[in-house]
Amino acid sequence: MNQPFGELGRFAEPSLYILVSLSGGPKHGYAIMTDVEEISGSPMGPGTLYGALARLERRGLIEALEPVDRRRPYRLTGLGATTVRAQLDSLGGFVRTGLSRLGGKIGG
Amino acid sequence: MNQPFGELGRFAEPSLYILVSLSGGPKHGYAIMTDVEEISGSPMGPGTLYGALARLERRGLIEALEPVDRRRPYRLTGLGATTVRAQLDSLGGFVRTGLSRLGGKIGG
DNA sequence: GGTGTATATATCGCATGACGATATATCCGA
DNA sequence: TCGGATATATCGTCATGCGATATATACACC
Repeated sequence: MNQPFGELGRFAEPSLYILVSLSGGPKHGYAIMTDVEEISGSPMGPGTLYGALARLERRGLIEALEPVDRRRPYRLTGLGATTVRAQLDSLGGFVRTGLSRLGGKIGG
Repeated sequence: MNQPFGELGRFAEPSLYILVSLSGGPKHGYAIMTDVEEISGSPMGPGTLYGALARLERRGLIEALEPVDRRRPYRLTGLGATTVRAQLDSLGGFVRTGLSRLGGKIGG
């Protein structure tokens, strides 16, 4: 198992949310915000979003597309897709490990 | 789905690693360090470990046990066990969502 | 026409946490 | 006794999360 978040920077929860959000296809910022809130349950404000978006783009994991109207869509790069898949696979293994360690102890 | 990391503080990767490590039974700091490196693939230094440990204890998710020799073991509290299970379940759902969005695109 | 809300992007600033570096001490094998 | 593994603790830096805030357009409702 290799580092679940390692390639995404120091803290990577918002980054991974964004990457997963873009895994369904290109989206612009505001759409990512609402989508992430849906899939993660926690709202992501513009401060978090645009900061993470800039970092992700700088690192080549996502790329900006031609603006349409006021919308500035982003899409995963090949590297981004590879990365999110690896992260998710690794994270899945981690989750299984954790759950199996918790074992039969139902109800904590 | 509720917030995967929300209850663990702002950034929660090290915290979740520690919680999962302790899910297998009580461990002292150094053992957690080596265990986390094994299950996550990324080494966790003492700076990260003891800071997170202190926060986790302050928040009642883990508790210190009687020191044995030089070792200061910690164990999950009931709240900690409930929390890690919830986090893991939520994270598992998130991983499935992400993987399904990535869809058939095998090889990224 | 005016008011309010949703859509949409951008930036600032603070608090906090991640993490490497560093210090200290014990134990054990060569 | 030298070095490495075990074990804990603390400091300082700095990236990041995230709320607050600003700005602008579009649209519905009265």
